Amino acid sequence: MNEAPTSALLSVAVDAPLVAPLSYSAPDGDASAFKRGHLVRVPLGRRKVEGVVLGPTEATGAFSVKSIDSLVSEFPQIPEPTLSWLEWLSRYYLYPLGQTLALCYPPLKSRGRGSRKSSPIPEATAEVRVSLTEEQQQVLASIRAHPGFSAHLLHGVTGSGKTEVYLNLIADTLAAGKRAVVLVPEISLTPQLLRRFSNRFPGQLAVLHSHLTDREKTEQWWSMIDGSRKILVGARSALFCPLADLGLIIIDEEHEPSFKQDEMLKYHARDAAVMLAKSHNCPIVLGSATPSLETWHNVSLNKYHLHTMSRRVADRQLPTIEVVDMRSERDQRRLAGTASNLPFWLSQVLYEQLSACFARSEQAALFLNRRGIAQSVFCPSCGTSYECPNCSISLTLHGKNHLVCHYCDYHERLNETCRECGSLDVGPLGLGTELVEQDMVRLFPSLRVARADRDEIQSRLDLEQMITSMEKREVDLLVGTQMIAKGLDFAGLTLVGLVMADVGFNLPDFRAAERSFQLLTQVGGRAGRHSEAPGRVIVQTYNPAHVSIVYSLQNDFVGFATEELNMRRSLNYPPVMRLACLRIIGNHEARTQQAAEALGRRCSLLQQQKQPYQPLQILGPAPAPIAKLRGKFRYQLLIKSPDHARLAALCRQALGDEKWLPSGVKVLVDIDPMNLL
DNA sequence: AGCACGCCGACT
DNA sequence: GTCGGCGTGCTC
Repeated sequence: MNEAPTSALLSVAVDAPLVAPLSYSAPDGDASAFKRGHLVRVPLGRRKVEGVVLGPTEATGAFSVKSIDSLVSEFPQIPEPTLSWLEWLSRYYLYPLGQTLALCYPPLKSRGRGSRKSSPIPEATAEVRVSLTEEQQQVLASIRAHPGFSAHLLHGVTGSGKTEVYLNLIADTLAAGKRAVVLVPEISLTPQLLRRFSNRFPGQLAVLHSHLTDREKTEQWWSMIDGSRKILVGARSALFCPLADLGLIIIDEEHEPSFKQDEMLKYHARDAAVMLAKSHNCPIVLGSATPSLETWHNVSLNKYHLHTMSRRVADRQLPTIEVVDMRSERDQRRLAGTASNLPFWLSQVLYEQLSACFARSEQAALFLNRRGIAQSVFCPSCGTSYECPNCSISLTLHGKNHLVCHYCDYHERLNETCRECGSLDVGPLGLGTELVEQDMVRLFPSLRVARADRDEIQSRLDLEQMITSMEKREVDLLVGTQMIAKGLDFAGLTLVGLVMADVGFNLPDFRAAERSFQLLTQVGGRAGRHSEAPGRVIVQTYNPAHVSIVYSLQNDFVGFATEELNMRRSLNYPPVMRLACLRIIGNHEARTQQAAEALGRRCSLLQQQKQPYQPLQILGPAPAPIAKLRGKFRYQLLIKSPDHARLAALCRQALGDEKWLPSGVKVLVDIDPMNLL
């Protein structure tokens, strides 16, 4: 190979899972043609891959250096603020830099010719502009008072008009010649939301989300890069679009757990966005009616500015909320002796309210965070519960006799007799949306019922059809999971029932109460958004004294957050402490366990050797709550730390070069994990 | 991540 | 006998 002079070597982060960048020489020794942030093609092994130039580097000597193949000149240089942010992301989340950088390019190489196909952005229609409320004006003024980087929490009750504040801030940004990124949870990227933006800023919108084709994503990406569009609305991945003149970031529904990516680069889009804003020296606004405790904690540390909007626009009333204690409901039915004609999950109160609601020709929604007929199938004779052979999860009953695993694609047929003991007693245990629908049709034979869960609604089109038929009043009752809790806004919907608010209280997750509080508040916010009479929410629970129920009843976010933060503090949980989850995964149980124990010892050893690691806590290793998933065994090690720096350092050193890892076992790092199952 | 190399089961 | 299954290892 032609020996290039040392000064001509370039550091390149290649798109491969390598911990360190590689060194390449420039063709013809002319390194000046390659700048930091350029995309290049380089030889790697016996293939060619893409990589990003990081800058000049010294010769290592250990390897024979290869020459860069070519500059990929179709793509612009990554702007410095974005590039240094990507380097930060890679370090923070312990994910290879080359693979992190690869995320900021569109899926297709060729730019393609603008297709005549329908645009992913709805046509603008006439805009009804309303004047700002006093609260909205105050919030705008106090956000505008901060030049450069600043982070803001916009805490506004559902219906207080947060979107109007966003639209005004975006207008400021465009007027200053800069561009804006708006992140929303994937599920709420509906045509209704996009139309709202497109009406205010016709022809200036680009969108990015997972339901677009690769061609559409590529076109939308370029329309932001070449400057023809000014506002990017998208799901979390839109953050990676390498914009040069970013002037504003908005994270709507910042508390949504879906902003955390659970695979590959396990980043939290909200946290990453705050760093991106810092890097571009621009403001960021986080909006929510039920802020995450992470964000609330940052407010109390004065890292984020707090802006509160406590009044609904047009002074619409918040719904009335009523809690039904299902324990006393059950006891009363026992005392009455006669079998109730109501299904076990339906209280007398909710039944009567539903009847009245239908009699008034209004719409109702029943919410249950579990799909299928029953959560599991159980044999009371021998105690067997049916579990997935690939996952340590019980099989869910769908339809009459379909047993389905919700975590892998396993399914089997349910027989009349128990597969263990042959008894005929085997039967469903628990409740799902499918059973709620069946029971409701039985109770109200002429009722038009729609179900909204992952079984019924697979595509964006399904969701849109469901929304349309609700709007056109072709449906009287909507039965659904999470899916109907977010952002839906139906004029005829006056009654919302939470069938079993308890689902989720008892998960082995320190965030269970926070999630329940958010869910109760969000679902409650669906009722009576348009009627002059307040909507009605009925919460059925076996736990009426649970903190999340008590505080959400009083609409007291601050009270809930204060109590919950104290609990987190006393138990050393986030956001007061930082957390990392090291998940050890392998095909052989014993080998995986041994590797997990080896990793645990490496962590403990580091802690003994290095004074700064003393305040860290190492928990485990232990089998993960879902000990087996898709046929792979899972162990996990949790590490708590007062700060991120030491947490990441310990993880990095404990993993080392991973040469100590037995073959067939992998370690996945999750910094600030949201999902500990 | 690819793409090789390498070492065992069932095919014309 | 080889074709090909995927476990293992390496990439400037």
